[in-house]
Amino acid sequence: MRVYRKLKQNWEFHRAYNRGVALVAPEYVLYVCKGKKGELRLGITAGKKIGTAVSRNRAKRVITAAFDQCAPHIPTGHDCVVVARTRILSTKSNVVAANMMRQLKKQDLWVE
RNA sequence: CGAGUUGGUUACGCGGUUGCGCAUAAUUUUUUAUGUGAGGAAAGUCCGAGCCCCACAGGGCAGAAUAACAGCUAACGGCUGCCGAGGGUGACCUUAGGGAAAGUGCAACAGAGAUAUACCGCCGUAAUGGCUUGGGGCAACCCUUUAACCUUUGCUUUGCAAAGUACCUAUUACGGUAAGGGUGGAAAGGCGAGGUAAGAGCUCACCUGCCGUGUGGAGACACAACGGCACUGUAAACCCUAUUUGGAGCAACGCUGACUGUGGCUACACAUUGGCCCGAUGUGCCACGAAAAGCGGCUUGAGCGUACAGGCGACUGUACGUCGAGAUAGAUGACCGCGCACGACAGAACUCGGCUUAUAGACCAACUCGCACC
RNA sequence: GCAGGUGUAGUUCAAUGGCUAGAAUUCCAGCCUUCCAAGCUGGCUAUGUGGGUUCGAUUCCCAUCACCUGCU
Repeated sequence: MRVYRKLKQNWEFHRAYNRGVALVAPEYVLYVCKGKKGELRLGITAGKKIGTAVSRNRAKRVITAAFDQCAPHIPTGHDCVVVARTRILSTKSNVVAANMMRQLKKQDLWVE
């Protein structure tokens, strides 16, 4: 069972870009900002820079798999937006998950 | 053994743990179990259909598409066979392949001339000249002999002088010709002989092409003989002929639906109607439109597999078996083990039939050519 | 997903199937000036890609690639 919902509207993404905290890694950029109370929400962006439809779907899957590992430990009431970068096509999801966990701990967004 | 041609198959596999979409069942109000889960191109959107809406899908014009012939197909601009043309030693491959003799347009530069002309040349006639009997150069002719054609006249007669015709020749004018001409993609069929003032398919033989007749073939077409004719190219320029074609597309369309918006007012109006005209239908209180969001449309179909039969083939028929995604920010990920060729192009969004484009390799079948050996 | 459109110098635009593809601007060199700017002279640079039709394609046809617009 997933413990988060998905972002759909364009303005929700833009709020995350403008107000959120940016966590940059070679494989992705993660924006976190405060959202609806009691809910954790995720949005994924994979632009045309990534490549064809196959590559974009692959990027989305890897990000989803990595976020699934971290999601139970993130406190609710936050909106997360992940922007895929080109390096993500050649990396495994547990590498991405470990990277994400370390950065979230730095920002005090980690609950055991 | 080497080099090729054509057609087809396949698109990492197996096992385990965990995670996601859908369906069914149970439990019941969120869990469990079982099943199932991307492609040959899902792509480009270039064609054709189903489905669906717009009067009941009517007529004409415009526009668009196609183009040898026969078939296959639900249909097609697709496919198969075959004919013609072109390429290859060959297997085989390529081919938008109707009409230029219905008409119009265009053909730069070059060239005499570009769709029928006459600049040069050749020939005829007329006019005006030139030429002859001897030197020598000056229009033609050759060098010498008898110092060289013909006619007429005169004289001092084996020569001299004068004049003229023909031949030849210069210029001009009027005609005849299309043989020849540093062009050009293309120059009025080609080549030879006869013929002629010079020439010409003007005539003839051979060849080339077109039309008609004949024979063969289902047809495109092929063949030989006879008769007639001799026509630049371009229609992926306008156009003509034949055939097809109403428009829009699942973001269609139907249902729920806030807001109450727009148009006309008894007719030369508005709407159906998104090229135009006609016709038809509806409206005198009705017609049209409509946000966000949700549900349906949404997958059993010109389906797939195997066998047999028919056909050269595309394909068709019969029997048996089978159900193989349906999401809605959009489902296949992560980890471990084994094998090796170390994995190309690439992700369904209403559904099919084709075409086109991208693609690491691996495998199978048939056939051709070259070399060597038997 | 569906429908439509556009590709020409570094940039913005022209060109009827026919000459070395034109104009402005940019860039480069020279002249002018004490120097710079302005001005003058000259030069460099292009038909998205691949086929076909034609004697000859920027132009006509087909395929392909890239970009843009509309429908929500």
